[in-house]
Amino acid sequence: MSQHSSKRATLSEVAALAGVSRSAVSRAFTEGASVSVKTRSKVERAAQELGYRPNVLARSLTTRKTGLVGLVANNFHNPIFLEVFDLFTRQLQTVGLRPLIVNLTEETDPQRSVQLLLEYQVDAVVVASSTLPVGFADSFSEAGISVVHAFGRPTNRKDINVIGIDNIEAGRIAARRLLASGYNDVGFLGGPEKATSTRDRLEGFLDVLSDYPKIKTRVHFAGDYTFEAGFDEMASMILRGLSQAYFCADDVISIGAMSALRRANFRIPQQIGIIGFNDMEMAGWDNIRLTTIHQPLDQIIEESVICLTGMLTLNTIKTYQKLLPCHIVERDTLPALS
Amino acid sequence: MSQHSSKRATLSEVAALAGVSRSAVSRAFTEGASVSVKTRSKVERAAQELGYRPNVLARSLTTRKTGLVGLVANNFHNPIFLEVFDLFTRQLQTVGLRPLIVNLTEETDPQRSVQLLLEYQVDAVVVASSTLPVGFADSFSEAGISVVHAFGRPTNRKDINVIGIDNIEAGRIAARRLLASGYNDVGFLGGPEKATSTRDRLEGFLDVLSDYPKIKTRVHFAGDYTFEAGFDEMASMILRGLSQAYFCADDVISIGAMSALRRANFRIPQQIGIIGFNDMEMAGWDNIRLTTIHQPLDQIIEESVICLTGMLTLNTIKTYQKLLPCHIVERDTLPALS
DNA sequence: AAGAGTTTTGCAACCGGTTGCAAAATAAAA
DNA sequence: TTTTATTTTGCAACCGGTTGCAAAACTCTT
Repeated sequence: MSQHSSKRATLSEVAALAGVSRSAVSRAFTEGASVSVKTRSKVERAAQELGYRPNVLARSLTTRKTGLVGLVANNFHNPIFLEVFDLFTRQLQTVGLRPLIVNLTEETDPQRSVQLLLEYQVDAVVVASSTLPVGFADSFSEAGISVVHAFGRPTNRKDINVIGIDNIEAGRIAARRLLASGYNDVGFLGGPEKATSTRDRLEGFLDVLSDYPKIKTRVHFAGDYTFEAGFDEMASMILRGLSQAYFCADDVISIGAMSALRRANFRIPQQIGIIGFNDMEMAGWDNIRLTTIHQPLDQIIEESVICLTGMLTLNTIKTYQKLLPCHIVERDTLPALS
Repeated sequence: MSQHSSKRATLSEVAALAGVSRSAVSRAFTEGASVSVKTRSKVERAAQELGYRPNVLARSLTTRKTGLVGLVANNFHNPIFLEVFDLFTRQLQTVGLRPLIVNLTEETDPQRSVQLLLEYQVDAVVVASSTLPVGFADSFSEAGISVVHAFGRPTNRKDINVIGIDNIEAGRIAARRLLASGYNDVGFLGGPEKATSTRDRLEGFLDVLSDYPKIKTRVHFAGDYTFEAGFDEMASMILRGLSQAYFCADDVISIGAMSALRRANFRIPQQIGIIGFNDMEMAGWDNIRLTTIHQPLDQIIEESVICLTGMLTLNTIKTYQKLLPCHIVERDTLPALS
């Protein structure tokens, strides 16, 4: 058994106790190395005795693999990210990688993160955000770190892997759904105006509606992916005149907007229709029942990790840019279709 | 400027380019080391040129400080944890520490995590959870890793630091608040029955009520900290008979429970009162307005990090066990007082 | 200009592992 | 049993840094 003071046991100590060379110990802890069962068991016994665990960091010096993966994100206020986060940490754990979190506070200058992740010799980084400036992920690649941008937007750089959704198509899906309900005055309530995801969804939305010139279209932006932003923006829209239905670029924004509408005694969906985006857990709660566009989180993350391990094991670097399809989840905030 | 292939530059290369010894380079990157401004600038120029960043992991071999801190948690489904997580990563970043996340999936056997964190030579670990088995944090300490248990329960082990809230007192606060509204039949709707936090809050709750034998008290447990668990448990309570007001051990559970009540056409707070726990962001949303007990998240986390850095810098290990006070945030799910 | 005091420098050993290579030990073949 | 092929072992060098120590290079006095 193992009980000891704070000093952690080292390879040499184990070697001494087991009466073998240091290399023998090293090999005993290396999958598929050349060791006889006899010495291996001697080593194991000694290691057990001392509570020895190999120092991964020292090992990384020679193997050049740390098992660390930078996980860079900036959306620590949207509950959807907890789901993202749960999935990422789990997936990475199962393939033996450890997430090293970088919480981008305010400043979206990538250089600081790049330095940090270089210092820690991460094997790769995954940037998980749809709201970073265009080209953010590039900095990592330029510093020689392989990168996969989850929830990103395709780019023509061959060195950036992107796994995300087709936001433009998502915008089209929303527009078509509103058309199918027969509305002739529809609104777009986006997230931050400069976020690529917002811009892409708007592009798709308008793309479809441009074929229907007699349908009135209004465009608004909530400054933030928060309840308050949705509430406030909708409150001001209520005063300035409403469309019949809105595509909100995020579920939390939708919930804020609906709250403002209900507060002003509008009935949803009878008077105003709402379709959200993300399909976060909360959207299905009995008191919300938001009709929304489902983003395949688990697939995105699964694919991201596959892409990652692919890059790390076989070094045949085949760039990966994959957009997964979204679909509508019908609930109670748009009138049912026939 | 810096532009280079994937190979990262090393200390020796910088030394060669700058025309100085390796030690000089090392010292140039060490705060307060003995280097002349002349050589330091030579080194800096060369480093810049090569895009060099010191390898923290190699450094850690001799300094015995990795800057890594294990962040062990199991509550990746409660939105409150996103706030916890945001605060922790930020706080740690500001003191130059990097969180290494361990997502406890299912199995709460600590041994696996202990091994992992030993392998990565973390400087310390913070366990952030109020629902782990008693003694969970002990394993880390026994393996020689300093540990602070955030949201934990005090223990008489002198080697475990605890920063949390007084759950027993919180239970009392809730009970007193319900008494103040004049209810004579009150309920407790806890989280998982075996969680220490649930047990402690129940203890405090019953402690107060035991002085009022004529007040009827019912106790129930939601299996989980989820909307569904709250909804389902309340649904079954509706059939079996309701108290006049409930203390729910978590805001998400409260929201689920309220949703079930509203679904059954009960009016809150006129017919049924609810007081929650946590005061998560959502509790303040206009469509929820949950009266709840505020847990001082930011203080808990700030203190945890202070405790952490304290242990790491001055090695004068003074154990820290601190319970911070909670207070009620009055909103709209209990009748206003006088 | 020489001597004393201070600062800066490089050497070499070390941190905890891995790994190529040749020698030692074992197994298989003759 | 000897020879040959195969497996197992230890040596020593290396991964990318840090640091104690003595020598070298500067100051500043006198």
